[in-house]
Parts: sequence; C-alpha cells; structure tokens
Amino acid sequence: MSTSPNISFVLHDVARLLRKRFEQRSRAFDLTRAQWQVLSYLSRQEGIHQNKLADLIEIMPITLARLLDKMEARGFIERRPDPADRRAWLIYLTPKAHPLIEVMRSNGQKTREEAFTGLSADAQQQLLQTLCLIKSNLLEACTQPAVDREKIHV
Amino acid sequence: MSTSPNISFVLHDVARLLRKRFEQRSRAFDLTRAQWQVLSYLSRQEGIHQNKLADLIEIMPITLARLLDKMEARGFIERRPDPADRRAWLIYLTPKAHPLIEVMRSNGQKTREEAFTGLSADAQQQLLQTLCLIKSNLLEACTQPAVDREKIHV
DNA sequence: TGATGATAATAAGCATGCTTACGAAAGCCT
DNA sequence: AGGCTTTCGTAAGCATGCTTATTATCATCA
Repeated sequence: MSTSPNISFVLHDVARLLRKRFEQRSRAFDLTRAQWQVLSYLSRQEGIHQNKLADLIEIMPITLARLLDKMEARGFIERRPDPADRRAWLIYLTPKAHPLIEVMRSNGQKTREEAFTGLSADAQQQLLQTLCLIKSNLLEACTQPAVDREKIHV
Repeated sequence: MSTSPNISFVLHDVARLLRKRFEQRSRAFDLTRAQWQVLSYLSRQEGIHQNKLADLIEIMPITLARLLDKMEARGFIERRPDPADRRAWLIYLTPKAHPLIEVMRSNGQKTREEAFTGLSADAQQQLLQTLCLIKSNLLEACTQPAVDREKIHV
C-alpha cells in the first residue's frame, strides 16, 4: 500500500469500470458482461459440458449454472441431455443468440478503444503479457495454502 | 476479442484472483477485501463523511453504507453524528481496528509479491502507470452516454 | 454383484457491486 | 417566511462471485 496508489486496488478499479462501461453499452440487448462471456466461449465450443465450460471461463460450476438458468429462460442457450451420461448436459447456442455474437463483440471492441486511448499497440501488447503472467502467478498461488508463517512462529 | 485472449477478460480475471487470494489470507481476521479497503482509506482520513469516503473509494454511497453497517456491528468503526449537519455521520476507527491495519497491509504486500513474481520493478511501475491511464480513460468514458451510432443510422 | 468413492449439476446462503427510489435535512432564492 | 432544489444516508431488489452441502449418477474394485 504505502504512499502511491496500490496496484491491486487500481487493477480492481479498472476491472470494475470496464465492466460498468461494457454494461452501459449492452443494456439495450438484455445481456450482461458475464452472459456475454458465456456466449463468447460457447460460440467456439458448442456442445460442451457445463463443467468444462466453467473450467474454461474459470468460474465455479454453480456460478455458471445460475448464469445458464437465466440465459436459457431468455432463450439464448439450450441444455441438451448427454446421451452418454445422464447426470450431464451439453450446452448449445440457440439461433436467437447467433446474431448477438457480433453485436457484443463490437461493443467490447468499442469499450476497449475507449479504455486504451493513448496506449500504443506495443504498450497494449506489453500490458496483455504482463497481465497473463500475473494471472498465472495467481492461479498457482491460489492452489497453495495461505500460510501466515509469522503466526506459526508466534 | 478476436483470437488472442481478450485484455478485458484477463484484467477481470486478475482482479478476481487478487481478491480471492487476498481473502484466503484474510479469512482468519474476519475482514474482507472491501472492508480492508475501507479501513485503509479511513486510517488516513478519520472523521470523514460517508459521502466523501465513498467518493474516495469510488463506490456508490449505498454500497459503503452496507459495508459500514457490518463493520460497525463487528466493532471496527463507529459513526458519530456530525454536529453541523444532522443528516450526516462522521466515521471513525475504533481502538479494536488499529492493530489490524498493519496485519492487513502485510497481507496485501504478500499477495502482491506472489502476484508480481517475475516482474521487474520497472515493469511494475510501467503497469501501474498504464492502469492509471486506463482508469482515467474509463472514468471519463463512463460519464458519456454509450451511444450506439450504428443503431441510430439503422 | 454390490459397496465405495468420484463427479455433474444444483441448492442455500453470504459478500459486494449496481440502479432506482425515498425520507429527512440543508441550502438557496424570492 | 415559504417553497424549490440539492444532498445525505438508507431501503429494496438484482447480478455475479464465493463456500459449503446435497442429490443423482457413474466408475472402480473387491
């Protein structure tokens, strides 16, 4: 923390603002950022298991389940039973969803253009690489117990 | 979006993972990341109005109000009436909260060390500057209507 | 075959962000 | 003084993330 603004807090703020701005744009289409993320992954992996999809998006399966409930109710996706496993569902986009893909992609593009004004392509590339490194560090760290060694010694 | 991972999504993921890891560490102290953020700002601005504090943290006043409700119930902060304005409260840390400041600061430090493994000090500085630029772009953008020009023309 | 453990999806409940709406008090303007 | 507008804090209700627990099914192995 110290004196200068904390990178973690700024990162958190930026993520929140990106989400907010994207949702300002998307409101007219009755889809949220999280739902758009589901569509985006699904459009490249139709017929996937809920489980695998949750893994891809890196959210908990229950979080995805509730997202899918809403998207199914609105007619954007459908769950088809897996003939090979009666516990599982296969997730498909409906015809209604397909035209949305391009619209949402374009909303994302516009939002990113606003966000990255004044950043060179190099700087954007650099940022992406840095973020990917941090993400992989954190994915690794989160699997380890958060031991407070000082506490143990005390 | 296109082919490579989308910066917005990665950013969102990193923020989520930072929060998750910080909360893994902080669980023993019964304080969440959001509550720690309140403590952190308060420790430098005791006696501030709820309104001003929400502005500083950049969350909606109602979001802060509910955070403060919980923190007051747990005895970490107190609301004192503002003698000059009967609508308003002044927010103070309790003695119980003071020792937590250093503990939480250290948890943040450790989390950041994990996250930034393999990043030079220069790269971290660069990242911070880039994020601050993006944040200010987005703060500006969010005040503007999210007009979809293509829709207007259609 | 039949028990035992793993896995797919969901349920319950909490935290934190938002939008919208409201009551009480303050500020301003005539 | 009286009335209009703004501001402070909060309530209600939604979305999305989490942890923990449950149910149904599958897979394995004795």
